[in-house]
Amino acid sequence: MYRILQLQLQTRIEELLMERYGIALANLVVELPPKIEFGEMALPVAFELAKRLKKAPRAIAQELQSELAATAGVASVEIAGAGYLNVKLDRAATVKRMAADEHAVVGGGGFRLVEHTSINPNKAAHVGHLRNAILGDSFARMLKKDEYKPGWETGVQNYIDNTGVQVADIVVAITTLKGMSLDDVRGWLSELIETNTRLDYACWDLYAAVSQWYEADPVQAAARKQLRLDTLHAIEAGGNDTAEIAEAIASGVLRRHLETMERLGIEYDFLPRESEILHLHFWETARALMVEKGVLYLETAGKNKGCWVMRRAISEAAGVELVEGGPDEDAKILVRSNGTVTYVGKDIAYHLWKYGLLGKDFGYAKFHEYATHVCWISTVLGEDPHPSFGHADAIYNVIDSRQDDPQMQVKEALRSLGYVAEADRYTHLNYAFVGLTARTAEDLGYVLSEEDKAKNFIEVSGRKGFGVKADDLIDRMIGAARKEVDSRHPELEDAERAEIAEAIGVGALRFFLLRFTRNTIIAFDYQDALAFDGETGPYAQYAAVRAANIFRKAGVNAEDALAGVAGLDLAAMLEGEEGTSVWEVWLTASRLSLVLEQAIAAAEPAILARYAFTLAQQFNNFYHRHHILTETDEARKMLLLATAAVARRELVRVLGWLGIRVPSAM
RNA sequence: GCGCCCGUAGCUCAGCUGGAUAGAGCGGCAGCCUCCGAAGCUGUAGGUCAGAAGUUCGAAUCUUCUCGGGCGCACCA
Repeated sequence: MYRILQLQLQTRIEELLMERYGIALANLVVELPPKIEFGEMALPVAFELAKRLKKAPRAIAQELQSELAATAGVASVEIAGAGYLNVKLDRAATVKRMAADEHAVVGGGGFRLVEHTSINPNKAAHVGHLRNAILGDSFARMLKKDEYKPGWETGVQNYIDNTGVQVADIVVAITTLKGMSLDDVRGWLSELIETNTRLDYACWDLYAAVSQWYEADPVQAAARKQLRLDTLHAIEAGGNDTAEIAEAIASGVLRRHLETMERLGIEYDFLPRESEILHLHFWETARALMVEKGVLYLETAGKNKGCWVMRRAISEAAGVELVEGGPDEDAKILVRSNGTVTYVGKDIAYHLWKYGLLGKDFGYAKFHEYATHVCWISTVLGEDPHPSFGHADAIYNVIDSRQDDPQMQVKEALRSLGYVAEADRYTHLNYAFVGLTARTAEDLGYVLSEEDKAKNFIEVSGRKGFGVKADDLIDRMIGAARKEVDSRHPELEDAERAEIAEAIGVGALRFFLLRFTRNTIIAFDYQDALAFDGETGPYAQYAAVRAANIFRKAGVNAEDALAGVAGLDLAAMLEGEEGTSVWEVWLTASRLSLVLEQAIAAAEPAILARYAFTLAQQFNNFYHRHHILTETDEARKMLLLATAAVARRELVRVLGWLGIRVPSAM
């Protein structure tokens, strides 16, 4: 609602500036004043104009004041400070429109593809992967159509690198360290399923073991590295036992990853795999395109002689001087002199597919059934009919910022091929990695050097088997919540207590990983994550639960409370100190669509997490100050009920976009 | 060496495209459960926004430099 009024005001000002001064400003700032006494919208526009009109800001503000005050929905306009135009809204009118759920439309046309998670299927997921998946899942929820907004057509995919070295490492561990054959592996896998043992956990240890093993014996090191390479090539080639073992393990681990993510409410539509990119020869097609357009060329001199290379993507700031006529030594190699393609090369082909520019498609097969939809996986042949996943209009790749350079390279390839618009609509939704605090690392049993202890964070390492496994973390979060729920609600059925604990544990975890902005390195700490007080998920959930309890006790439902506001004379009840404290809840609630738009534009779910906390805090203040059930004035009671209803309604919505459910009780 | 990111209260972090007295949580201290649930609320102490210069009516925010920290720059994926 705030957004609607803001746009209306901006339009009005633009008209006024044009009429009176013949000026069009590029962007008109309408901000929230620091204090409610200054009104609900502040315009510093007079400062902007002062120079151009050679007039004092205050004088300009005075000229605009009365005209602005006549705008619909505006109660009054005041001039403050050196020339701020402070707008006070018509509180009663705004409240009534909000009660009727009037709000700005968020959404647009086109298909948006969000890619996240993308964990190598060779070991258990850890906290870092959770940050990725939770960011991506929340962002997809922000974009998708739901009861609040039309949103955008959105597809979620999870890229599976099932033929990489990391999978090869696991295969080496299984075949060489454990001496298993393909049949042994099949037996082992079904045994794990029967005993309900986590395959990804077993692989976690195997991966650490084989990483040590490569280095353990200096005499054998070269031979072992060769074995690793041969294994990788066998997997890539396919049609042999080694490849089948890899497939069995990778699929098994992938299924575990899907289970882990499903615990957090994270689902996917499609799982494109590297094996299909290989076997369907995506790269060969991309290569032909790139050579044809002159983007990819054979280097004939210098250190990269014999490689196929492309110009390196560089930021605008850094200019690289090329020696006229000489080889571009800084070029990015896409095909090595031995003819094999690099990671970036394959990624370029894959991204051409995402935009429907490759002229090729995957085969599709059903892989997993969720409650509401099917998750498909890439195959060579595939089933029909199948949904379409390419042909995106905009793509978002949730990838660690350590991949900034290769991501820029992919974007550069699109641009060089002439797909400038596609390159512009390619968002690398990057984020800083997750480390561990020294305290948590030591809790996990790792011995730290003095140097490590002095650091702000300690980096996790799959090769060392060092990190916080995702399922362990989820277990602990839910466990801690369960303990609280058990002591607070012994009267509830076991199943309900379990459900509540799950919502709280997951909510706390998701909120914890979302409240940091993307470029903040998170030093993960168990103690911090398990805190359920203050700026946390449970705090926001608790506010929503309290609001719901009021309706239960009052015997009124929230919809009726909101509908009841329409016939009331609200103006007097929203004025004065008491009234303002009620109005502030509505004001904060009114900013929902604006905040969502900002969060989408910045691809930053943290903005929503922060807003959810602010709204919850606002509600808690209100809750404490105004006792609703004992209110004797019927009209006032109705307004207070509606206030609780609006706070709850918007709180449930934001939390929904963050993937956080509101439990039945807490 | 080159590129990217960061430095804000004791700790962990916000601070939107420059705008009013720099905010929040945790922790500290002092309070609030015969009143809708205390996973809550109220009050209080705590900052030379790393440093310097510049642009501007106005800078935590933009520019340059310095200092300190992190990450990335392979014919690895």
